[in-house]
Amino acid sequence: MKITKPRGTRDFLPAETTRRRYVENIMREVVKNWGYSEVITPTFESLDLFTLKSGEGIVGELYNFTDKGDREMTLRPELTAPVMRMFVNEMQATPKPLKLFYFENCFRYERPQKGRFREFWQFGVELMGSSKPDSDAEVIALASSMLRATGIKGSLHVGHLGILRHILSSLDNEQQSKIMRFVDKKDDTGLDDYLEEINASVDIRRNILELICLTGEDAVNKARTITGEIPELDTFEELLVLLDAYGIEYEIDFGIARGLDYYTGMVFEIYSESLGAQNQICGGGSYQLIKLFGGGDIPSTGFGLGFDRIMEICKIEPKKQKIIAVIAMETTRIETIRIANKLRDFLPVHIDLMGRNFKSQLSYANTISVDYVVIVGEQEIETGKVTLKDMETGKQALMTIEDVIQKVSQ
RNA sequence: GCCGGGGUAGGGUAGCGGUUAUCCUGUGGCCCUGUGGAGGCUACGAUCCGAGUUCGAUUCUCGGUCCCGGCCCCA
Repeated sequence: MKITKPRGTRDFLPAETTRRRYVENIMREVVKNWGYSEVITPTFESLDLFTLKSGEGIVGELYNFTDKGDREMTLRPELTAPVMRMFVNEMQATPKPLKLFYFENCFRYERPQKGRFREFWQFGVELMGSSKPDSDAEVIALASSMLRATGIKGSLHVGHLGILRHILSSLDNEQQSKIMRFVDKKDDTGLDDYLEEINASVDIRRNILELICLTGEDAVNKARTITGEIPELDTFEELLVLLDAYGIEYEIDFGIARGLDYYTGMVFEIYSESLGAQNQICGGGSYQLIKLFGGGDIPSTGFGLGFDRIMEICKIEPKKQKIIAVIAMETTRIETIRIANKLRDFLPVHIDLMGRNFKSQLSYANTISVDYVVIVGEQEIETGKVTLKDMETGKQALMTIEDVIQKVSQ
């Protein structure tokens, strides 16, 4: 019986794994240079952690299970909640700002499609302890810098929920949430119908519709004419100044709502073309979750990057490392192992494990495209040297191991 | 949960009621136990699963499953 992999999961073959690790390392380099520290949380958590954050409704999208002690658990569908839980459990007394990052696999029980899998990888950052626009700006700049490092051009949309919330402040919470949903989906007719349904005032209707289509340099000033002087706009303006200082291109977009209630102010999303329906590669914002998990009143800001989508659009290829094969004769196998071991301090080395004859070993070396072969034959052993053959030029020469090391590691 | 398109050796494919299931490639071995890439020979290897129609199904029908794309959702 042939066992297939579970739906929505993938096997990564050596070439693809190498590419993924290469890109991952580029991104790690960037966050490390911004002073963020990596954390790892459990692959599964209590189901409650996620229902608390996102409501009972998400259970349908989770890989949840009851363990042998009758505990309701789930594979993590995302990493913000686990990191917040970890912070509340054991990091509340650490100095602020606290700058963390993670890169892990997550699991969602959803219908697979382009750029969407049941097991997927998220690279994310959480900055805790500051509510200043400086933190928001840093987080956006970091996301954008990570993408740039992988050669991806995304379009960055930045907004602020406070402004829309201000307009909606006379409505009740449920109405606000619903409106935010329509806005987030860019469902203008749905929004219109709903505003009609709840009998919203003409002012509110006009203001919402005007606000969500504001773009361009003048957007903040135009927003001011709608809302009047509100502190959220000042904060947002400060943020934009900082983004300019970072040299980042952005588009103001008050239409980003990001559904959930715990987002407090700045929100941003980065999109990429050529990804089909799932074109968002990064989303983030400032939020207030720690209190929900029983911690203090700690403002946070962060983002999550969809690593799999990044891998789909990023074209960079890892630099090929030089590799070498040591070729043995029937009588020199022992000596070959000694020589291979010496070379392994410097580069990847293959030796024959198939009991192949000389010619087949060479042919195999060619097939796996090694850069050099080292021939260890009886003649070589007598002279205390080996033959180094450059597989590209076909040239070869007798030399000592030390010379080989010098030659191949340059 | 819903809609559309698919599924033939490891990869790429042909056949579309009866074939020894085609070809390319790959992998192992040999030709060739001290020199690779070419060539020759040889071995390995497939009709997604299950029902139905039929004398006979890879081919037709239905169901399932998985893949691809889209809707919903997207923390």
